[in-house]
Amino acid sequence: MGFDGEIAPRAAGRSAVDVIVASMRAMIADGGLSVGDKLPTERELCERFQTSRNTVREAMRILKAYGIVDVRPKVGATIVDNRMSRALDLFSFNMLDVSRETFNDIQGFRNLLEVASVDSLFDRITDADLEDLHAINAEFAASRSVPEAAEEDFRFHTRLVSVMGNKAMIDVYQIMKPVILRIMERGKTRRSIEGQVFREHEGVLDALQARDRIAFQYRMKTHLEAGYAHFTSLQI
Amino acid sequence: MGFDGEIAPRAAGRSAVDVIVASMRAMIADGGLSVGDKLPTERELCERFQTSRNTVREAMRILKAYGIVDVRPKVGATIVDNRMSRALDLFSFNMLDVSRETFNDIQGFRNLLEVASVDSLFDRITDADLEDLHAINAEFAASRSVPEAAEEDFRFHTRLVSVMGNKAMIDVYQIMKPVILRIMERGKTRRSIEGQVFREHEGVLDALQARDRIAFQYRMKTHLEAGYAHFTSLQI
DNA sequence: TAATATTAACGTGGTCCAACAATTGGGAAT
DNA sequence: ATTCCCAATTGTTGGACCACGTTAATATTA
Repeated sequence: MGFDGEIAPRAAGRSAVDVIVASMRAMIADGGLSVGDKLPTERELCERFQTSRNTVREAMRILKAYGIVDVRPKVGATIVDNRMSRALDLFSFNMLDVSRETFNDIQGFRNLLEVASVDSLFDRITDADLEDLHAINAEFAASRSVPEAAEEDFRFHTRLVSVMGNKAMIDVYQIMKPVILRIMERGKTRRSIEGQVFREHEGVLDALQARDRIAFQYRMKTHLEAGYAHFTSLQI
Repeated sequence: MGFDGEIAPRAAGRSAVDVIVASMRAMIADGGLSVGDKLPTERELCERFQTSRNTVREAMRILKAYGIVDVRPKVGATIVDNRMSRALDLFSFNMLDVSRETFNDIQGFRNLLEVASVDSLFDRITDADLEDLHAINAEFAASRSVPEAAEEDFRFHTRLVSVMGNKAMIDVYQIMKPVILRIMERGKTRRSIEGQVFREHEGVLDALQARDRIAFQYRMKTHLEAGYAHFTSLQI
């Protein structure tokens, strides 16, 4: 790997950290580096850019925040592309204002991600996925407290979404987690104890395994609406 | 100003910097702080979080990169909201082109939002919506430059998504704008000049007006894939 | 002897410290 | 009102130590 990147000039108003960030961008672009490649160690970068380690570290923090590099202790920095994930994360605490409209929107989104996505889901799901989902559902049934049950419930649905192998979808689902958890906790008190949610999940999985499109969409839609119906009866 | 924010617990795998970032985000989100308010000085934050100044500074770099604080010498850190422009910045990096993975994820997401959403779309679309969409498509056809065409193209698709009246979906679509624009610009060079994209849009609208589910899904899917095909012919 | 398990040295990022430089808002002097 | 200076604050530096993953050297076993 040749890292002969130019050291960007220190123009007025630009801090040393900005210079390093610009230089590293240039290094990646001109150096032909792409996702998966490793960057030099922090101490090597210090020498290359003739600067202190703290400055390099602050620059690395920026690149990390941008989702362009992934830094792991004792391993070093590798180039990644998590920018979409970061961009979505930026707005994750926009959803704090939990209004009725927000809930409707989230529910609509889930309907899209989990019901309307049936084609993509059927295409990709494997026996291993189904096994995982059954296992998670079993853990859900075994959970003792309401928050625990909600967490497992969320795991179940997240795992289902993850079948599609789309990072953006998982990210979006993750962002909606706080709201979804609240919806789930509300709905859990009675339904889950009776095992109804567990059976609904199993029904969804059965339809999934049989590649029964109609049954899957019907059951999943009903399942989502059941939780939601219970929620709307309570105050927000 | 009361900064009585909880100090997030230092769970396993979370660095001290992460803890501070989380605490500050929480402080801003539910601490009643909003745009324009000033944060304590770095040294005060050191004391509050019982940590060193370097750690605080690295956390501030992250918040700055997120576009939620603005730091100036002597004056300190002020809360701002430049998140959207940061999100746009993320993808205007020419250091890294949109990776193949990200591209696939985005297209998959669009497929969900614009093709699989057919039911919700048919339920809600009005003649006024269709009129709007035709008008936007006409402006698209009249655009002269490639970036302008991409912008109009994006407007068209955004307007379509907005029919569903789901703010969360529109937000997500907006966040993805930079990447989508990039994809569109790639596909524009030849296809748009010949008016092919315009006709594809019209075809989609016709199917929409006729509530022809099969035609709509087929045409929209084909339309999205056309851009995809052009993209894959270029190296990433 | 070769393969494998154990161990110790090394190197890495994460954190901390103390100092100095650079910037600039605001007060003092004119 | 203007200028100048000071003090407060961020920016940068160079060092140090720690925890721990990696790796190479070493011991153990088949």
